[in-house]
Order: sequence, then C-alpha cells, then structure tokens
Amino acid sequence: MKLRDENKIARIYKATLKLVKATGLSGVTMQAVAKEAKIATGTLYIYFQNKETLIASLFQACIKNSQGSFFKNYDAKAPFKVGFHTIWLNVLHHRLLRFEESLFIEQAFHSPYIDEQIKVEAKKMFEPLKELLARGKKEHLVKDVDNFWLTAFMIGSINEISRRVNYYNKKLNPEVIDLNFQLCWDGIKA
Amino acid sequence: MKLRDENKIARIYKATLKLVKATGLSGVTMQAVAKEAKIATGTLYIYFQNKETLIASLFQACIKNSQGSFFKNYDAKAPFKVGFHTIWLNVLHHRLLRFEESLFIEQAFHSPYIDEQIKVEAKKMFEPLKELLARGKKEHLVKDVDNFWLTAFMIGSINEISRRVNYYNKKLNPEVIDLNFQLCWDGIKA
DNA sequence: TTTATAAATGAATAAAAATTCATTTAATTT
DNA sequence: AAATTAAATGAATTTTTATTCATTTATAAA
Repeated sequence: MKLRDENKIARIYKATLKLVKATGLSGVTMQAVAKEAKIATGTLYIYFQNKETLIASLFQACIKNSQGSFFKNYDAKAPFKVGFHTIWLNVLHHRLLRFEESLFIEQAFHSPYIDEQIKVEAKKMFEPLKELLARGKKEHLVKDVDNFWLTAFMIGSINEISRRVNYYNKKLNPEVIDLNFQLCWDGIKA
Repeated sequence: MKLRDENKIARIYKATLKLVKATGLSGVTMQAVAKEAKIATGTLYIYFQNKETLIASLFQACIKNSQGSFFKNYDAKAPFKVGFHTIWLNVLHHRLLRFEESLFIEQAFHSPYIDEQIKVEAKKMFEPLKELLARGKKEHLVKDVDNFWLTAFMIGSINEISRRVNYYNKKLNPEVIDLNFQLCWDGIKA
C-alpha cells in the first residue's frame, strides 16, 4: 500500500501562503495552489475535503504556530521588564520571519472560510501576556489601563513595523529594534 | 437623453465595502455588488470597465478620503502637542467611522487589482504628519527616531484600536480614548 | 409631441475556478 | 513476484463568476 506523503501538507500550506502574499486570498485558487506545491489538483482533495477546509486548517496551524513562538524562552518568574522584552521581541521576530502567515491570518479572518468558533479560539492567544501585564500593574511598573488596550497598543505597533519592513523592504538592525522597543516601553510604563 | 445617475457610483462603492467587511475581498463578486447596490449587473459595466477598475477606483477614493480626514482642523502653526493630538484623534475617528474602508484598503493592497503606481501614491498620505514630527524633534519634544518608525508606531497602534473596537465590539468613551492617546504620546515623547 | 440618445436591464455567453473520478503508480503484504 | 491497497494524477465535469448585448426605459432637445 502506498503511504501518504505527510510532508505534502507542509508543501500545500507553504504554497498557499506564498500565493496569499503575491495575490491576496482572492487570488488563491485550488489549481494555483496545486501548481505551486507541484502536485495534481486532485491530490489536494486527498488531503483537504475542499477549499474551505484547506483555508480553515491553515488558519488554525498559523494560530498555533504563533502561540508557540510568542512565549518561547519566556519565564513568568523573571523581572517584569525582562519578561515583557522577551515577549515583545518574540512577537516582532515571529511577525518578521513569518510575515506571510500574519497576512494570511488577517485576510482569512474576514473571509467566509473562517467561522466564529475558530475566531474565539484565536483570541485566547495572548493570555500569558495579559497575566504578565496584570503583574506589571500590581508592581506599579505599568499604567493602570485595561489589558485589552495595552495589548492592542503593543501588538498594533509591532504589526505595523513588520508590515512596513515587508512592504517597503526597510532594513532593521539591533539598534533600530531597540528604539522601537523603547517607544512601546515608554508608552506602557507607569 | 437619459442622464447618468451619479449617485450610483456611491451606491456601488458602499455595496462593495459592505461585502468586503462581510466576506472579504474574495467574496466580492460583480453579481453580489449589483444586488447589494440594487442595480442590474450590466449597469456595473456602464460605470466601471471591469472588476479591476471598480476595485482600483474605490481604492483611490478611499485613499483620498483618508487624506482629507486625517488633517481636518489641523493647524501646522499650533503648538506641537496640539497638532499631534488633532491628527491622532482624526486618524482614530476616521478608522472607527470608516472601518470598512480601512479593511478594504488592507485587502486590496495585496490583491492583483492594485498596481505599484497606486501603492506609491498611497504612501504619500502621511507627509504633513512627518513634517510635524520633524518639528517636534527640532523642539526636543519627540525622541530622535526616524519618522518612518514614529509614524509606524502611531498608525499601528491606532489601527489596532479600531480593529478591536470592530471585531470585539468594545465601546470607547472619551476617557478610554485619552488613555490610549497617553500611551502613544508617552511613547514618542523625548 | 416626436425623435434621438444614452442609461438601465437581465438573460445569455464566456471564462475561470472548484470538484470529481476513471485510471495509473507505488508501496506493502502474502 | 503476484495480489492488494491507497495515493497520485489530470482531464472531464460542475459550479461559480465575469462580461456582453439585444432590448427596454427615461430624459433632453427638436
């Protein structure tokens, strides 16, 4: 019996992300995905029931992937600023390195392919960050502002950095990264 | 001779924006637009040569529209903080009130419908803000950071506020708006 | 009024995209 | 090495979407 080439799902995801970056979600056709992934169109339907399933599965994979990266090396017991800096850098690096995924998440979020259920899950992504900010407020290091807005502030500014790096292919170096962190830090600090 | 109903273009734009919010750009079909605008499909082609033209025209209209709002009541001669606050509020209000347009711009930006030329134009939108920030730096009120990153910081955090207000239909009141401004202001100030 | 002209219509057509399926290929088991 | 099984293929089919066009409708000018 011929075995499934499990590596194929990764190829399909990669192809889809590449197409989303190049043409947006509206440019993603099953034929184009198959061609990019160098498989036959029919093969797509062995791995995914239909287009909706493909998009929804990739969406969940991207969310999971983000969660993994954001809190890598994060130690909840480290001093507040250390922890905050770690997460800030992790989010930035993830967005920069996996810009296609961020783009896909944004576009898929507003497509008919993703249902409410999945969106609710996606929202839980930043729980550990919210806990850290709560602690920062207790320690009087962070402004007394609702976590909802503090995270919006942090994530929003990071997203825009990565968007601009990618759109205008601006280069980042450690010094510039530091300056950008300082903007965010001065914003949230009490 | 029957005259063109110029109001129809506005109806078409409105319908397109509504559909983009509901289903993303990939859900925008000419039939759906026509139905939503309560005109016949053929009529769409009287006003726009084809789908690409419709999307590109709306994109330009949205950009122009933004430019108008962002610098409304802005006085380049007012004290720095006053001017900055005015623009910050204008951008926020525009994003909140015309969220569908922001969404459309984001999605269209990465679609095959918008060519490089138009994107370059869109980039010039924030020129007056950059001038203001340059002045702020001269007056030692603003951190010595490249305007590119200062605007990214400001615009990114505002965008995320409006995104969250719309996604999670969180309410904003003047007090919360002030808190959010404070985050941004403390971030950029020297 | 009548005529002329362009807008508006929506069914028909063309084009593009999603999905299926009969056939082939490759790996595993007997 | 034959039989078995599921993966892989890609052309054919179905479905959806873009675009056209013959016809109707409304308005301005004659």
